Order: sequence, then C-alpha cells, then structure tokens
Amino acid sequence: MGAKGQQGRKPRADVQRNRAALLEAAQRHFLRVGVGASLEAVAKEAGVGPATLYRHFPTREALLAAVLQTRSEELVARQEDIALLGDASEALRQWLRALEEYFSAFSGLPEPLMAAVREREPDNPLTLPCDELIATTDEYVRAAQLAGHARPSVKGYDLYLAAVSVAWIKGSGATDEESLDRLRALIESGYREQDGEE
Amino acid sequence: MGAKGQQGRKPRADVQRNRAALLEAAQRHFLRVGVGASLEAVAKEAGVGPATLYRHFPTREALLAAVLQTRSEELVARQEDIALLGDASEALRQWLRALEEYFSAFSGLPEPLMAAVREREPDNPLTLPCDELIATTDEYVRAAQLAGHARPSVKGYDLYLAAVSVAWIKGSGATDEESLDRLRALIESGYREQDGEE
DNA sequence: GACTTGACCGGAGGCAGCCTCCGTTTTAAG
DNA sequence: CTTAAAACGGAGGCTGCCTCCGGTCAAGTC
Repeated sequence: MGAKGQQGRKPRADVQRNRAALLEAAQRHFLRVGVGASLEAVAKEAGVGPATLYRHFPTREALLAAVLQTRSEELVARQEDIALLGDASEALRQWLRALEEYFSAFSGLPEPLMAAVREREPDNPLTLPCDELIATTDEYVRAAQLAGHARPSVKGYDLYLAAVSVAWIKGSGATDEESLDRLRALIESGYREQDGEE
Repeated sequence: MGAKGQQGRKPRADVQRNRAALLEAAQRHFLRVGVGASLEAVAKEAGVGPATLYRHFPTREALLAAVLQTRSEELVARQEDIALLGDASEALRQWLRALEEYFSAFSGLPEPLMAAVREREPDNPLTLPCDELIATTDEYVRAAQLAGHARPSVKGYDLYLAAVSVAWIKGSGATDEESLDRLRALIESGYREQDGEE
C-alpha cells in the first residue's frame, strides 16, 4: 500500500506539511460552516496562498474527498463491529445508522455526494467511495434478505438513498431528533419483511 | 379578496408591469437552471435594473414564494380532485404524489423549503405556505388513520419530510425513475397499516 | 558548504454574483 | 402644466472562485 518509492527524487517536506495543514483547516471550516466553506478562507487559515490549495486539490470535491478519507476509515472500523453481531437484520440497521452519521459529518455534504453518483465520469473523486458504500449496503441488504428479514424487492441503493435523505434532513436543521426517529422507523418498517420477528 | 382600494393614490402602471415581467423571467430561469439562478440575469431578462428586482422582492425567497404562488393554486385544484375519491388511503397516496411534484417544480427547491421550516421567524415568505402544506398533509394522514389504512404512530410532518426527500433525490438527477418508484413503495409500505387490504 | 535545477509557492488580478446608494425619470394627482 | 411622491437603474463596493507568472526553496551534486 505504501510502495511509492520509485521516484528518483524524495518528496519535498513542505509539500506534505502544506497538505496536512490544508486538510486540517478544511476539516475545521467544513465542520463550522459546512461543505460550502470559502476555500480562500481555508487556504488563509492553513497559512498558504489560494494557488497552493488548488494545486493540491484541484476542485472542492477533491478536498472534500481527502477530508472524508479519515472518516471513511471509521466506517470500516464500524463494519468490523457490526460483523460480530451475527444477526443480519440488526447488522443492516446499524450499518444504515452508521451511513447516516457518516453523511452527516458536515452540513451540506449530501449534495456533492449525490452529484458524485450522478456524474458517471470518474473525474469526480467522490464517485468511487460512494459506489463502494452502495455496494457494501447492497451486501447487508442481501444478507438480511437471505435471513428473511428484508423484502426481496428492496435494493441496497434504495436504502443508501434513504440514508442520504435522512442525513440531508438532519443537516438542514429543520427537524428535531424525535421526528428523525419516526422517519427512521418509517423507513425500517418499509424495508422489513413483515413476519414480525422480535 | 381584491379590496385594496383604500389608498388615495392609484398604483402605478409600471410597477405591475415590472413585477409581472420579473415573475415571468424568474420562472423561466428557475426552470432552466434551478432556484440558484443569477438574480442579475433575471433582472436583465425582465428588462429592469437589479435594484428594481430587489425592491419588489427583497430576498431570493420572496421571489421564489411569488413564483410558487401559481403552482400552489394547482395544488389546491388537485385537492378537489382528490376529495372526490372517497378512499382515504388512495387520497393520502395521491396527495403525497402531488406534494412531491410540487417540490420538484425547480431544481434545488427543497433546500429553501426546508430552511423556511427551520427558521421560525415569519420574515421568510416560504414559511407560511410550508406550514399550510404540513397541516394539510396531517389531515390526510388522520383521515387514513381513522380508516385504518395508516399506522397511528405516523405524523403528517413525517410524510411531508418524506415527500420533500424524494423530490430532493429526484432533483439531484442521480436516480432513474425506477429507483424512485421503489423508494416511494418503501415509504408507502412504511406508513401503511399492514392488514393488507387490496 | 556552495551550486544547480526543477518543483513549489503565493500574491495579483480577472470574472461573476450579491446587494445598495443616490441622482434621474416616470407617473398620478391637482 | 405643475408638482411631488414613487419608482427606476447604473455605478460600485464586497466576497468568493480560479489562474497566471515571477520569485523561492529544498533535494541532490560536487
């Protein structure tokens, strides 16, 4: 994974330092004001010029994808916890909840995520991670279907969309946690096989 | 309803003309590029200066609310059709579908609608119409619950949120109609009482 | 330790959109 | 026709996006 040692020249020290500073500043700004944060402000807080930011991350999506990388690893860790459950139904439920939290990391995150799925061109650095999440969701759905806990008509993509939607509503700030819980319950009773196991 | 004749001065002719031109231009732009359209471009197309647009509609939301007024009347008309059904379950279903279409009028419309519900201050001209739609949805839900076609735990606001969400996903353009149909089915089987009438 | 070289940096600046002041024009009324 | 209030619209300040391009700095060389 780390085998990049094929260049004659060693990577410059300031490059990595700047990149790290940019990522940190970007994360702070995204947390405070959402994914629409001013990139110039991010650069200034990182102590670099605008051009340096754009050289490291050509688009807002590229910066966002790099910042999300950290959180993405948390998701993988969650998957290992979930794998210990054994119960496919509970696993699906917890995975959907983890997805929703991931999508809620920054205000306004759902928009670029949906845009990344729309544009099938791979120039969007968010497309690949999104496709992986969709595939993973589908695996959980299939497992739950095999165990008879999910309707056969449901696809992983559907529940992925549902999770993004809930995150979008949560991020819009118009709704209290109680309403969100009712919405989650509605979705759950929508995909569950209704043989009523408990 | 039209009794505004209490001013000594007749309203100026150019005011109404400009207002109409602005609304028409705004609708065209909203349809073409979404609610984020450049207001300067709208003003230019309407043949007025930027200041005139802002005098008539102090905020983007005010302009949006005025443009939506027309569509809102269509929704009222739909309600009359729906009232003829008699079947509370089918009425709720059709109302939700009408809501979703209304929310899909322009790309990006769901965002300001959610923001209008968030800010409880009445300075947002979208807040009032939204609250009315939520109340109407709740009436349909209650009727369906009385007929035993909807779970008692479901609130009108929940299904309002669900309709906005579907419209948001549709507007993001990342999804084909087939996926949207599965999503709608998921929501429906989520709020329906499961005694399986058909 | 000084030199070379190429990768890297960052400020300046063009562009677009938002919004507002204020001098000018239009309009209804007398 | 005169008048005065109401409305108009261009100019301009502001912010953010993104890109040149001349200067700078670090890695490798002697």
